[in-house]
Amino acid sequence: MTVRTRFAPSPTGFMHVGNLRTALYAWLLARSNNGKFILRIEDTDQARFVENAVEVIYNTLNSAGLDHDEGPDKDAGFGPYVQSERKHLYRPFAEELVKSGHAYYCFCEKSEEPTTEAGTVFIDGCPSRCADLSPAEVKAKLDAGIPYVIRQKIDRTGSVSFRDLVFGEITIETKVLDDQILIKQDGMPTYNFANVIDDHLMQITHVVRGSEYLSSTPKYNLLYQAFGWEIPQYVHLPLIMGRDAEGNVSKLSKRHGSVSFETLVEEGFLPEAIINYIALLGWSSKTDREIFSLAELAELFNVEGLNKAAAVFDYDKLRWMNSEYIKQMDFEAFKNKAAKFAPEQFAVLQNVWDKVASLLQSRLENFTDIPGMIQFLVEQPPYEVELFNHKKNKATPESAKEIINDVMPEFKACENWNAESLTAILMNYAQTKEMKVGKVMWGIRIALSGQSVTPGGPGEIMEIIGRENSFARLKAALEKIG
RNA sequence: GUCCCUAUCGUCUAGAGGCCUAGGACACCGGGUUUUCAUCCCGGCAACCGGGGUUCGAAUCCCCGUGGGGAUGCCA
Repeated sequence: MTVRTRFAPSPTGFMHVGNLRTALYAWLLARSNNGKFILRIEDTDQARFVENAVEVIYNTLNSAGLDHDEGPDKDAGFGPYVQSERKHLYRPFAEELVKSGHAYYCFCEKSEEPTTEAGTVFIDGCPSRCADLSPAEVKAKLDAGIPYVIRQKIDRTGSVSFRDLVFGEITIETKVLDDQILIKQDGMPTYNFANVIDDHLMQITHVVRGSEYLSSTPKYNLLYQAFGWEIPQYVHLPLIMGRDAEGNVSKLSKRHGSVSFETLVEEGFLPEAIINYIALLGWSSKTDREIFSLAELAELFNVEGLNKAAAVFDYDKLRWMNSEYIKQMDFEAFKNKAAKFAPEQFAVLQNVWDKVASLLQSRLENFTDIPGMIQFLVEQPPYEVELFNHKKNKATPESAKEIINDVMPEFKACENWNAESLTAILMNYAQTKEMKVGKVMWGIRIALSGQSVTPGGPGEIMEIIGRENSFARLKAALEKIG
């Protein structure tokens, strides 16, 4: 039988990385089994309608590389794939359940408090026991046009067990299950109902979703049983957690930092890096490798590697992974993307951008770091004389002064103003003076950049900022040292 | 409150009774290469939540605690 998985996001306008990871695993499960990956939009909550939200879903899936075989834009006979367009499909199923005694009309107001029966533990969900209404009473209320919802009627004897591919055997006593609403007052199905109907109708074989649904799964199974439908395989995923400023961990949300795919991309993370990172958040290849392309993941993916415990999202590791992907980038693509993240600097440095970009690529963790790394090339930042001190190189402001004075005439005489010849001059000088190369480089670097860490060395910097600018900065350094 | 799930370095994880003196990665620290930093290479720090069992033997199985998370919506 063909494996069919689905990703069923609700159109909220952004893609939470936890959702994206669910999509990824569902996609991987399908691809690794030669199956189908279906996209379904769960927009049953009309109050939450967000303009263009479906576009965001398409764009995200697209840039993440998760292609779908079926969806709103690709009907393979199971459509429509948008729940609001399927509205008419759900009611008959709900009514079927009413007839078979697995559901009932409930005429209670939203605000009514659930009644608690003395001596019994269960919560039935319906405030005034509408399940006990006689057929005549129901008909009368229906005829009178009283608004209603349809609730699932739970048989509260015994327990429900099911097997999850990740969590294993899970048993829940039916007495703790409430009579959840299937059809809302506005006629829309709830997610709880729609997902069961749709998963069945779309012949989904493996339901991949977050573990927050683990405790409501028995209710879904009762529904499948009431219809006499086959229950799908379940793959519940551990949650992704975030750590807040106080160090507390909870379900990853905005207070933990950027959690949407779009924002992460805006912040300079490459889609491939994000995918690779989240793939490993809760799944292990059982090898020592960490860097995997989507295609490689599709080949290696196995439900066995899925972890049960929740995982904390670690931005540091994401940064590292991003740097790995940056290094692998094609240079042309890199320099163009780098320019976009430092428009002001690029405006000044575009003539030497190739050189700047090549210095950047091997030492970059995130594109948003670029402006800070190269601003000194545009304008020298203020710095302290103290910076000229470097213990290991035995460098001091005085030694820097001496070196600059000695080397300036040689720079003046330099005909080919490029990194290679300029570096040669410095190397040569160090050798003649029997000075540590590091000592020479240190002083010049500080004088040129005003900072201890720079992409590239003095030679590269001088080439990039040019002759005139280089002399100006060296002279300024001399004056500063005094 | 009740129910469900979960528990290996700070973080992501490997480990399915002896291969564990618990492996890898990020972060951190140190050393080397390099024209500084970075890259790269080498090394180091660092964990089986606690208590009972079962067993010749437990990180691995069972029970009880404890910690953490989730559910308990006319949200999904």
